[in-house]
Parts: sequence; C-alpha cells; structure tokens
Amino acid sequence: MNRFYITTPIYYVNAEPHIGHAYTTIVADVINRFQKMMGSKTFFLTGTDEHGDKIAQAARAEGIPPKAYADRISGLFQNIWPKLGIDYDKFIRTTDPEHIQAVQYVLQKVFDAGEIYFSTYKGLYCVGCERFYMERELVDGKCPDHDTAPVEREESNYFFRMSKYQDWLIDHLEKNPECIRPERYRNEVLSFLKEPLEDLCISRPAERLDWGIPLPFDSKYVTYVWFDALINYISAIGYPEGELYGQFWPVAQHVIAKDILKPHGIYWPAMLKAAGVPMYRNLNVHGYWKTGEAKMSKSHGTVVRPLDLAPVYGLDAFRYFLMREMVFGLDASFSKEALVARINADLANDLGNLFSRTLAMTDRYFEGKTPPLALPPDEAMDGELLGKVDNAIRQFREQIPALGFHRALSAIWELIAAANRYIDYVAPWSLAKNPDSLPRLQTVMRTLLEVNRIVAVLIYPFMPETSSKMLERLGVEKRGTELRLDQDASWGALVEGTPVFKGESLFPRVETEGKKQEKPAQGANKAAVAQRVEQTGSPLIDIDLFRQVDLRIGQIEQAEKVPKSEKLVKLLVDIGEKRQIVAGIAKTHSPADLVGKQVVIVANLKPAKLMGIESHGMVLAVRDGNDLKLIVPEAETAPGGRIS
RNA sequence: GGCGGUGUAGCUCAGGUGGUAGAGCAUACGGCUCAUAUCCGUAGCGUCCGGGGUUCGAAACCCUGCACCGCCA
Repeated sequence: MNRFYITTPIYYVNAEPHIGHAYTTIVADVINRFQKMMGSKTFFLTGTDEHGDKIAQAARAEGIPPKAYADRISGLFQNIWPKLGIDYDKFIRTTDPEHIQAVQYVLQKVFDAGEIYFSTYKGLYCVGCERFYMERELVDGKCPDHDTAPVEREESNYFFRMSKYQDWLIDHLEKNPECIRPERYRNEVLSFLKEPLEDLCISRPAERLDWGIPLPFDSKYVTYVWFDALINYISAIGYPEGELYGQFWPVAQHVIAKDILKPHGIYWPAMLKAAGVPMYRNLNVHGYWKTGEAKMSKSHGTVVRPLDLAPVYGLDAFRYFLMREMVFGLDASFSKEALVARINADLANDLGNLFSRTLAMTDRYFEGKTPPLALPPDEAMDGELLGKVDNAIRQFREQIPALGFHRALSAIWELIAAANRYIDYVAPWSLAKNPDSLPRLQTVMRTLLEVNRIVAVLIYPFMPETSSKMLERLGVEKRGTELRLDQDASWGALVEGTPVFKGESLFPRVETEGKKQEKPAQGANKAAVAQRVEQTGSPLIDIDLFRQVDLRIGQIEQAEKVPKSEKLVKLLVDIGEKRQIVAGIAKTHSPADLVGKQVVIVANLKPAKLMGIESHGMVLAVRDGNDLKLIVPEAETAPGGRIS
C-alpha cells in the first residue's frame, strides 16, 4: 500500500492564526484527502512552536509562566483547524516530552559525531532587550527600543558545522530536481548555496533565555530555534525507533510558505544529513496572500482572520476560494470582493445552480427517482460532456500531486459549464412534452445526475462538506473518507430508482452592495428608512458594513502620559496581540487607573500618528457632559474577544 | 549594496515542450424557462512594460533599460 506523509510548519505561538496559516494547512489537508482517495495510507501533521525569546517575553509581560501562555495560543490553533475542515492525524507541540527527548537525542548524536563545536564571539548587547544587535539595526548607535547605547559583550555558544554539508546538498538538489518545488524555489536555494554557508548558532545561554530545551551535553545552554523546531517533523512520528517513523518518514512532504524556505531548504537537510536521517522527499513552497498593496501585516490591521470569514461565507466556499485563486508558489491577493465574486459566479451560479436544476427536473419528470440510462449516449449531443468528464478526472489525478490546484479546479468547472450548456442544448423540458422521447429524457437526466455525482466526488478534497451533502442528496451512501477515485468516479454508478432530493441551495448568492443599490427600495421601506434617519440623525447602514468594523476587547497593560499633551495617553493593549494605541482620555483618566482595565478597541482602524506617536487602534468611550466614560465589558472577558 | 520576483483586456489574473493572445468579473445586445434574477449565445476592448538579439516563428528563450514588490547583508 502506498504511504503518504504531509506536514505543515509548526506555527509560532506569538500571534493568532491568520490567512497564511490557514492556506498552508488547507493545502496540506487537500493533498491529504486526495491521497486517501487514491488509496494511500496517510499521516497529516501540524502543531505549534512554543520556545524562544518572544514567548518568554510575552509571558513575562502578562505575568504568567511561558507554558501557560503557550497553552493558550496553541489552543487557538487547535480550535481553529476543525472549523476550517482540517482533518489532521497529530498535533505536535514543541513542549511535548517526546519532542524534547527527540531533540536531545539528535543533538547528542550530532555532537558525538563532532559536528557541533563551542565558540566565542563579540557583539553589541542591549541589556534592556537581553539580546545582541547588529550595527545596522541601531538608531544613532542606540537600541531602537530603549534608546540606550548597547555594550560590547562577549558570549560563547554552540555551533553546528552546517558549512560542511553545502556540497552534498547542492549535489542532492541537482540530482533530485523535484525535491524543492515549484522550480523557482529550488533555484532560489541553489543560488543561496553559491555563496559559502556559515555555521549555524544553535544555542543560547540559559542565564539569558531559559525557555527552551537544555542541550544534553551542556545544561548551561538551551537549544535555539531551528534545532528545536525542525525536528518536530520526525519527533512527531516517533523518531528514532517508532513504527510510524519507519513507515512514513521515507515519503515525507513538507508544505511551507516562502518566508521559511532557507531553514527548510538548507538547515534542515544539513541537520538530517548530520544526524544520519534520510532526506525528506519534497518541500512544497507557496507564496504570500496580500491584501491591497502591502504584505499582510498585523501591525497595519490588515490581517484577515479566517475564523471571521469562514462562518460568514461558509467554510467550503473559503477553502474553494483559497485553492482556486492562488497559483501554488505565486503570491495572490485576498479581498472580500474577490471572495464574494467567486462564490456568486463559480459556486452559486455554476455549481449550485447546476445541482439545483438537475434535481428539480428529476423531481418533476421522474418523481425524484433516478432514471435508467435507457439509450446509449448520443455522440453529437453527449460527446462533449463525456469528454469533459474524462478530462476533469485526468486533470484531478495529475494536477493535485503536482500542486496544480487551480488547474484541477478549473477542469472540474469546465465540466460544470459543459453540463449547464448541455441542458440548454438538449432542453429536457421540450423532451418532456413528447411521450415518445421518454427514453431519451431518461438518458439525459441520468447523464446529468452522473455528472453531478462525479463532480461531487472530485470536489471532495477541496470541499468535503459540500461533497457529502451532494452525494447524500443523490442517494449515494459512500462519501467522505470512504471515497476512492478508481471506483467512485466511474460512469453509471448510480442505481436506477434510487430517490434523490433537492434540498436547500448549496450556495446562496451573496448580495453585493452594487446590486442592492440598483434595486429600488420598496415604498414602505423607504419611508421607514427616512423616519429612522430622522430619529437617530444617522443614515442607516447594513450589517455587512458594520461587520467591517473589527471591535475587540482589549486589556490595557501599560499606560503613560504623552509628554507635552494634556489629552493624550499612550497605551499598550492586549487584543489577542499587543497594540500601541494613543487615546485622548488623559483629562479624565490617569495612567495608573487605566492599567489592568478592559476596554473596547477598534482593531482595524488605519494607523495614525498623534504627536509623533503611532497609534494602531482606538479606544471607545462616551462623552457625558464634561466627563468621558470608557465602554467596558459587563464582566472580565478574554482579551481579543470579537464584539458582534 | 547583493539576490530574487512581478509587469498580459476596464478589473483580478491564467498562459507545462516557442506555433493565429485566454478565463472570470464588468459592459452592450439577443435567446431559453428546468433552475438560486440563475443558464446559454453574440459583441467590443490588447504596443503581452520599453529597447535590442536568437528563430521560419517569441508573451514565453538571451541581453539591456524602466517601474513596482519582496528577501538578505
């Protein structure tokens, strides 16, 4: 039996899941579901990366142990994946005991082989930040955060002899051109490798950073970043002795975004080689999702939160959009408008309507029972459609393993379009008027039902819920993870006489604002609108507009008065992530009173500079005479909670 | 400074080995009535960023310039 092992990166728990995480994970899920359909025995791994400076600092800022902090954010990731239809086999955390053991095992092994050495270097160190700075990172020779001059300091650490593996890696990538794909990223790695590699620093002194895995050969040091994180891919399946490791590591595939190409394309292969572990099979690298002109960035408030959109527009619609819109490897842009356009055009109009009209006619002409294939296909009429069926299945089979998701989907949609065209050409409603045409009508409707069934099978990896819904209504028992491409995409598998039912629309159209404005408001409605405007003094908005405002519960962690300003106070607010916000509330609220308070924050306000200080959000308050009162939640609430 | 990416219709973008420029959306007109105001058809719109080169033939390959975007030091 074929085996298949796919991983996502382990996500660093310093921020909430965003669309990039969602895309990577959905890609892995799609491939994994596809492999199940091909009859492979699969294993799908995801997880969280929980050690390091940033976590230790964030936890300290909240006054809780790092593990507690990591537990919370890791929980966010564990909660979101089921909501996006992700069906993984294991969720690994770098704080898991098995992982820690495996990391120490690898370190000891590489150390014993003489590939890790101890070395001392000098650098510029900021005591406030507890870290070294490069000269170019400094502002006027001072730490950008603390505005103090760093001191020269000597530190010793352990280094991995990565440089030694450069030639081997170049050779491997040249002999295995498919190893890193798409090709552009293989070229990028090869061009990195044209320059001499430096050795990799793999430790931090425990006195400076104790939130990490202790080096097995020197407990005064902890493991730093990559020797901890990357090893998850083998520790999760029981390296070195586990059965799963033996079965699945030889067929390992990683999915990553291009920002971590270097660690996965260079460090990781060198580490594997040094530890005597075989190289992974494929590294699959995708691009960035962009909103508007800039790269997605949480500091600009342009993060699209998948959890917010998936339930509004439907989880399958969201998955479809991500897989159809991005060419794997290239960047793509995300916007609500593009999402809605895809939903209306591809899902509601093409697929949803095809399904709806097919079943409505089956109801009308055959009391909702599957008719027989009474006649052989009519070459002239049915030939094109049957050709599209074959093509869609072939593209599906070829493109998904080659990461051509958009091609697989467009082939399926060509089939859907051909079926819609077929209905118009054949005009079953005309056939139905003439009793002599009954066999032909039966054949035509059965053909359409078969096409719908095959579409339902082929969209399964992308849209598992819709696939099951369609198959259920078509009276097909086998669905979901039981589907096998060989058996279930074959023509004529429906059973004559099986009842079908139409059900609700698969994908209701999403009304767009442009369309709404075209439709004149009803007379009574218009009057009501006018009256409401008069009463409140504000024009009415619809719910979509309101939903664009990202309101969240924020916990004020720090507050200080802005010098030379009587109204402004600078706040550090936790809204699930840390935000600097400048608020005009100093006249009524002293900084000391503000710390610890929970307030309501507009989280997606465009950043602004007030008195030269950047503000990334706004605190809501109500004016009451001369007084100003903050809007607060009824009871203590988790920071970051979305207000709706 | 170094490296890389991108530039194709009004918009968003596809364009496996070089062979008459494509899709969706948007716009205009027409057709159908099974269907979620959906579907089908027709039409228009292109300096494939500019300039050179290779070739019988270039959006694609090579060189060069410009613009935008990343990454690294």
